[in-house]
Amino acid sequence: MNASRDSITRLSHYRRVIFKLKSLGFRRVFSDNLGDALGISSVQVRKDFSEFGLTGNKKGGYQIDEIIVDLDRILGKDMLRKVVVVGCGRMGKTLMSYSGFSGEGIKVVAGFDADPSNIDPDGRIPILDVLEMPEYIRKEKIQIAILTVPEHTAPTLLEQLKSMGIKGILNFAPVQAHSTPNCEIRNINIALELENMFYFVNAPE
Amino acid sequence: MNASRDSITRLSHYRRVIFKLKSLGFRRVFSDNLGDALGISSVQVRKDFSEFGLTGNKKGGYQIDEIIVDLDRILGKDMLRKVVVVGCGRMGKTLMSYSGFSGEGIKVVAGFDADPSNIDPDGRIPILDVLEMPEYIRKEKIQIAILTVPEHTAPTLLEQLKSMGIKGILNFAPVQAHSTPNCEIRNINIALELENMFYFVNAPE
DNA sequence: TAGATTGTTAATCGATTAACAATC
DNA sequence: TAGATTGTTAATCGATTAACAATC
Repeated sequence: MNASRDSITRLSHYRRVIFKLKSLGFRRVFSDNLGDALGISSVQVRKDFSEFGLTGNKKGGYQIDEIIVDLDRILGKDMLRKVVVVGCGRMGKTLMSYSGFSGEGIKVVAGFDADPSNIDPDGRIPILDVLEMPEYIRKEKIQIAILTVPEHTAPTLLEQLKSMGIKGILNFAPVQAHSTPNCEIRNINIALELENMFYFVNAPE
Repeated sequence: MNASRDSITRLSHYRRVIFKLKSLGFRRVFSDNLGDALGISSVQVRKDFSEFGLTGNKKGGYQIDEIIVDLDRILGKDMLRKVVVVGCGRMGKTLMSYSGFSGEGIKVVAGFDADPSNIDPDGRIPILDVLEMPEYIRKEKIQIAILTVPEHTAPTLLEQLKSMGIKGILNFAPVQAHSTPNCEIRNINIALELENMFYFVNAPE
């Protein structure tokens, strides 16, 4: 299957909306509803569902319970979802205690830091010395890391994480990292998003 | 000019890389260099520059000093870059003290919160009651807000911000908000990014 | 049946890439 | 000059949208 990043992202959004509808007592949902909720067309919704083999009824829309089961299977909801946080400064600690993860079955299992005064192996989520990271990642079979380190240490750590077999990195450091076949990297650059927004807000159009 | 969001994002990246080169003593840069740095083709770089009227020399690449001046003009570096943070929980406070903004000339000038125990009008960056927000935004001519509130209060605040004349919202709440002609919205959904990454990391390909 | 909705095929659109001319 | 590089025009590609057939 050759799913694009965008279509997978939409799948996650569908899932979130459908869950909400289910909690409101809905049993069925139409492509029109989902399109409205995501701000896209209903054709796009049907195309996405079709691509992943999610089927509905010609008249009655899509069965919510069925779709949720299918989406969970596609998105791999039943799998191991452990992540580590690399760099336990302010942002790192914020993400370690971020409440939004649990709803998605994501669990931060450890943080790593190079500063000895930051280390706290007995915390609710342990913060360990970055030197212990290779062994930890191997032992615990960690696939995904969140990188929240200062700019100047980011390139080194990106390399190290890749060499440790990490398969995905959510990078908050203000350096542009590139995905490789073995490691998917997503860059979140908050300052750049804002800068970008200032442009659009003031653009002559 | 009909610049896409993506091309503007690339412009910001070019700027960052070129600044770095300048600090290393470089005077000129080639489209090949920039392409490598961003992980894109050199043709794309030249196309982007061409679109915004940035010119180089047939043999000698692009003059760094000239390009920086042009990029700053295009990206509006000289303008007012004040933002407010709406919702001063953990993530809100982290962003209020985020060090990555100053380099881009972005300044968080105030935070707003509904919880009285969170309010601190005399802090380095004041945290005010959310009731004072409409007046503050009007007086200070705030265009852009960062939204870091819980899911259930997000829809209301999104509406309020729009009605107060806010032109851009960087939304960290886990709801999908849609841009309107008067208000550009960027959603940053960290849990969803991770979920997405888990898919790609484990996808059969 | 008529109307509403899914699902697919074809058309469109925009962005990227290829090809190449211009020229330093 | 020859080689390297910019800048533009044409081709390609992928994603979205339109059109419409199928059917509940």
